Amino acid sequence: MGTPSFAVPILEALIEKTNVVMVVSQPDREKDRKGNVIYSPCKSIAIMNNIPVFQPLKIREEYQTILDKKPDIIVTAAYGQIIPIELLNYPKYGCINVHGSLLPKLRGGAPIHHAIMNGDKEAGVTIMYMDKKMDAGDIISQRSIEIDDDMILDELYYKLSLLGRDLLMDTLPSIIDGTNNRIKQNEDEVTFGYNITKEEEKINFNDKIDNVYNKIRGLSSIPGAYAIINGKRMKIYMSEKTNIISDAIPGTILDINSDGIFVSTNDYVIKLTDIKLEGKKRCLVKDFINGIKKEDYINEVFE
RNA sequence: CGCGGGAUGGAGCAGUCUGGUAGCUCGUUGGGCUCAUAACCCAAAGGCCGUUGGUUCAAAUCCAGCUCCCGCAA
Repeated sequence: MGTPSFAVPILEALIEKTNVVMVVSQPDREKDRKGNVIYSPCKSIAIMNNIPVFQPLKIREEYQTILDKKPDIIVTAAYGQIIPIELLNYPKYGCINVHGSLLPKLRGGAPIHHAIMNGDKEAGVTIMYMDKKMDAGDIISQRSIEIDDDMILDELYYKLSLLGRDLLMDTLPSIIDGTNNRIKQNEDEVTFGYNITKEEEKINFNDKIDNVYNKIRGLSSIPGAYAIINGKRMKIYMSEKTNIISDAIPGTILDINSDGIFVSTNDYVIKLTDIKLEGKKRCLVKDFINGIKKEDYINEVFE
């Protein structure tokens, strides 16, 4: 059971090594502007492999279809709904989850984004038994990875999905033969990384440069951090920290040149280098400045 | 038929309202200056203005259809 690209390597490995009887994915959210439905990455993989796909609106009520398949084990990865107890109790090998954090840290739907946004130095994946409470079940195995200071979400997301696949493949045999670990989570150490809201995607320049910088890379490239300038939304994908100090109002554009857009924060000046203006394509500031009048931007303030 | 923005040399844009010689900032190539340079000066190459049809003496520009890209909303 899974939905986004995080689950794809995991699903592919399972298809190769085991007998996947059904793929459960979130309902098709009508995506593009034309109204063409876009399948979730997991659904696409399932269709390619001729595996039945089930997309309950509310799995809490529509789980019977899954029971009918008589699964020996249920594996979830970024599925997106709470699994009802009736399902959790059914498979003889249990229901396990591949989670993108080192539990009990960062329970919730967006652990990877939050790991970077928090400025964490370490991330990881956890294989765990599922529990009624989200991401609260017993830990079976974990594997960690270092977060470089310049790593962006896309990179960490991809690495963790591969790490999750590898760890699952290594752990699965012990789950089948019952020799696996089963470690209770330390409730005192629990933190959360809930799904990102629109408000969280907005950059608050009245903040320390580290937090601004971490937010930009923690949300890059999807959904992307943004700020409003001259009444237009600008998404910001890449930035660099400087050690320049400015006493200008946080969010002020101090200068624009081929190096980037220099913006004041609460402490140091941050340099934005890779952006997308509303209605435009993503481009480097180096290219962006060729088509603008600098006077329209310099000394303007991001809202 | 959810709302809106966009498509113009390799890149980012102006020009479209008010039809009449294809423009700007970069990049590329060649030359010059310099101890030197990503700096400066000179020159050149490179466009069927997204696509199809219509109006017109004349369409990047006006009208209609289509394709693709982007933001929002879901």
